[in-house]
Amino acid sequence: MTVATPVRIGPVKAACSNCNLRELCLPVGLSPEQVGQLDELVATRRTVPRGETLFRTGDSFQSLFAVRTGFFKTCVSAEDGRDQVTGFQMSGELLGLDGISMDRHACDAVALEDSTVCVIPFHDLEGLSMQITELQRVFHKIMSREIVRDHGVMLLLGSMRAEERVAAFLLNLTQRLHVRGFSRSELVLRMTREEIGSYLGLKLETVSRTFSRLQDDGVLEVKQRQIRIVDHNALLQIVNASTC
Amino acid sequence: MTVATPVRIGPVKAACSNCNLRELCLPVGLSPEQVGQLDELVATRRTVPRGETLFRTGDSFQSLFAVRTGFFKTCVSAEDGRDQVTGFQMSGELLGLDGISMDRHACDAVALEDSTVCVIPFHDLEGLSMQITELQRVFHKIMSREIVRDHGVMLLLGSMRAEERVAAFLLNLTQRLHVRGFSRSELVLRMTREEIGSYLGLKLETVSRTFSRLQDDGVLEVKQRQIRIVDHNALLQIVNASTC
DNA sequence: GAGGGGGTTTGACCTGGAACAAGCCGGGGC
DNA sequence: GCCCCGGCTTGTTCCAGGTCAAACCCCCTC
Repeated sequence: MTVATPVRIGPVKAACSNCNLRELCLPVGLSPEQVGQLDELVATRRTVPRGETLFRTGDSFQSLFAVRTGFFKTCVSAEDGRDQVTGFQMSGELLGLDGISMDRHACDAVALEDSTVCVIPFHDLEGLSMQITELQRVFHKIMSREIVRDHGVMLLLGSMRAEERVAAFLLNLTQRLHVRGFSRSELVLRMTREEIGSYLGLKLETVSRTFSRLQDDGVLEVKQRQIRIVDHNALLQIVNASTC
Repeated sequence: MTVATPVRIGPVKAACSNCNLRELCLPVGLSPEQVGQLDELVATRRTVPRGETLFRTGDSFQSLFAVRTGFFKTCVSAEDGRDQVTGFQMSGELLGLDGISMDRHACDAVALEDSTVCVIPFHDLEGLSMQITELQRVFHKIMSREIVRDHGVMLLLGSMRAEERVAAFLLNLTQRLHVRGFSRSELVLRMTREEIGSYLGLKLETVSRTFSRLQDDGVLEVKQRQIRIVDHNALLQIVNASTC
C-alpha cells in the first residue's frame, strides 16, 4: 500500500512532439499544436531496470505510463499467491489504466528489460482532455481497445487448446513488433516460458513442448528465446482452422 | 455489418433523475442538476425481448446502453464459430464499451430475459463529459472497472480449477444482486448451464456436475435454475483456500 | 576454465475435465 | 390431458495438459 515512487528519475524532459512513437501512443491523430499541449503535461520520464516494478497492486494511482523503451508484463494475483500475467506491453502502449477505477493500482507492472516510461499525470490528462476533444476521443479509444483485447484473451483462455494459444500469442507479438518496424518473422522473447504460460493459462512445460513440436513440424525455429517463424501460414491455420 | 436498429422503441422517456438505479449507474456521484443535464442526453429507452440481440459484432457503434431492467450476456466469437461469453450484465451496468475503439461493436449483446435499456448516445456523452468534470471521471472509472473485472476473469480462466470457478461465479453474482437489494443466499440463474460454462471456460456437463457435487457437500441447494447458498463460507473457502 | 544457477527441455506417469451417450425433467403448445 | 423439446443430470471412457523428476544449456562470476 505504498505510494509508487520513481526508481530513478530520468534527467531527460519528455516531449511527445519529437517522439517517434507518437503515432502509436497517446498523441495519435492529434495536430502538432495539440501535441505541443501534451508536452506540457507529459513532463517527466522514469527508467525502470529489468526486474523492477513500475507500480504494484495497492499503490496509490496518480499517473498513467507510456512505455518508451523496453518491455513490461502486468500481473494480478489471488489472495493465495497464484498469479496471472494479464498482458505484455511494448513501446507506445499505456500502463496503469486499471488504477483509475479505485485510485489504486490493481495489478503489478514489472519491467522485463531495462525500460523507460513517460509519466502522464492522470489528473492533468483528464483536465486537458476536457479542452481537446480529440485527446478525449483518443483516450477513450485506448481504454476501449484494452477492453476488446481482454475479451480476446478470454476467448483464448476459455476455448483454445495449447497449440492454438501459443500460435495466437506468437502472431500477436509479431504483429505488434512489425508495426514498430521489426521483422515479421523473427523475434526475441523478452519473457520466460513460465510467464508465457501464465499469460496463456498453461504450465511452462507445456509451452516448451509446444514450441518443440512446432519446431519439429517445421513451423518455427526455436533457439532459447530466439524465435524464427518459418511458416507464417501454418500458424494462422492453427489459430483459426480449429474446426477441422 | 448492419447498423444496430431498435427492436422496439419504448414510448417512455428516460430520466436519470428519478431512476432508482442512479447510484449504480452512470449518474453515480453527480449532483442533482448534473443528473438533470444527463436527462437531456439519455432521452430514449429500448426494450429487448428475451433472446434478441441489442447489438451484434460489426454493428456501427453509436450509443452505449445502460441496463434498466433485465439481464444480458455479451459474447465474442472466433472465425471458426466458437464463442465465448465475456460477461453477464444486470441493471445499472453499461453495455457497448467495446464499440468505442473501432466505431463498431466488437461483441454481441443478447438479452437473457425481457429487458429494457437506456440509450446513451456516445457522441453526446463525450460532449457533456467535457463540461462536467465529475461525469468524465465517473465514465473513466466505469471503463477502468471493466478492465479490472476482465483481469479478474483472466485470473479465473487461467489458473482456477472447475470448482473454484463455479464458486467464484456464484459469489460474484450474489454480491452484485445483493447490492441491488436481492437476497445474498438465493438467486435465480438467468442463463443456461452452457452459457455459464462458456463464461467459465468449462463444458456444460462440468458445470452441472460441479453444482451437483456442491449440493451433495451441503454447500448449495440446486433446483434447476434456483440456487440457494447454504454455506456461504464454504464457497469463500473454495475460492481462495486453494493452496491447501 | 570451473562452478553455479536460472531457465529450458524432455521423459514418464497421472488426472481433471472433455466427449460421448443415455435418460430425465418441466414448461409450453395443442 | 398429453406430447414434445430444450435444458439438465448422470454414467463411462478418453486424452490434453498437469505433475514430478532428471538432465541440459547458457551465461555469469570468480
